[in-house]
Amino acid sequence: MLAAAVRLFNERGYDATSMFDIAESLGITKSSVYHHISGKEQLLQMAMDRALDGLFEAADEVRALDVPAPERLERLVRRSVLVLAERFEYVTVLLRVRGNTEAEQHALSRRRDFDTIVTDLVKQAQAEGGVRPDIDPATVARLILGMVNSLTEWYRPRTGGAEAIADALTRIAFEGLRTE
Amino acid sequence: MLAAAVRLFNERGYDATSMFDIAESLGITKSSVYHHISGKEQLLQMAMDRALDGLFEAADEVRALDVPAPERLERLVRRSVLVLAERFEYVTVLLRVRGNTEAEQHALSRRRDFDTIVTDLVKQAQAEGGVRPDIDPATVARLILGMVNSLTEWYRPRTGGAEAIADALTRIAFEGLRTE
DNA sequence: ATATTTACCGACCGAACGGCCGGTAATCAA
DNA sequence: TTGATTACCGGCCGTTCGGTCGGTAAATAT
Repeated sequence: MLAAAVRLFNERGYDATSMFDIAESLGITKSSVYHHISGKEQLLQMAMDRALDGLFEAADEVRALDVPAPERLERLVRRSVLVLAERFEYVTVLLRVRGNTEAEQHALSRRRDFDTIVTDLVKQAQAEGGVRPDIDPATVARLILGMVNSLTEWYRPRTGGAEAIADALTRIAFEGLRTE
Repeated sequence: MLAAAVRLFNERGYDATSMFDIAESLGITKSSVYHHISGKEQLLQMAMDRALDGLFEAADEVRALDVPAPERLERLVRRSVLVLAERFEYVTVLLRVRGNTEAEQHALSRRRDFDTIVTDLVKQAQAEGGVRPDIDPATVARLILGMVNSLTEWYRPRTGGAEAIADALTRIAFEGLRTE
């Protein structure tokens, strides 16, 4: 049911999706939906949590690695792409939330925490050397995460396709487009 | 009035913004708003057009340049950042529409046209040399534009700040983060 | 066989929304 | 000064929405 709701949220937007739509897509009535959940916002909350939990798990795994900071950064970027691909619809919901309710604001706050983790990693990588130090680390983190998050706009999950995208993205981010 | 509406659209989302909200922010009543415009959707239409017109103007200007394709690509990326900064709130509205109405679908279609322009430019740049040919041009275009468009999520317009962001972005995109 | 829990439904409610209409006051052209 | 145009308003309408409630039928436990 969460999956059905999230699919509709992404098709038409959260506000534009009615509880009737969700019920209809499950072949039951609106009243029956309320037998299983407490309200529309709970569905949103569960979806956002599923996405955020994946991202923080990735951050925890990478933090534990005993490799130089630039490589930890690259690993985290790559893992973020894979999480986004695995939990595609949940991450898409998360990235569209604007903070209209308390639950949404809490999700935004957790997103900012993740941004901070990446920013700190960029900072370390610049200090250790291996990542260009001439751009503000917060800007680097936002631009790279922006590129990752933009996948929700056009990437469509297929088995195995995520690694190819992760390769392309990390190549652009770390090596750049320019040859010679 | 368009400016006031667009500001609210971005604060709370298009659906979550009522005509009463727009009227209130202007110090007039809802009825008075309808004296000036035909409906809510017209406001959205005008905002999206303002953003798209800016992007296509940039594309036209760059197309007329007599420089190698890789440099035209870099110029277009940079100009896109500047358009996004100039028409920030309008572009933000544009990038959030999901195609729920006919007008939104038309805007999405124009966005795809712009994507195609960038993709073709990447293709030329790869053929001429100077841009790495080992990544699918459509993927390159989407990732770079994704990085540009992600600015709507955190960049806040200040006079002069756009060039610094454009520099950082094009440096990452063309030279990459890695040193040595 | 009976009691209890689970899944479901139809009917309804109050609120909010986009939009419309008839009318009034200010502005402006002649 | 008069006539027309423009800007504005209060009040209303039909619809849709999230959510509730009382009740039924099936599943499950004892």
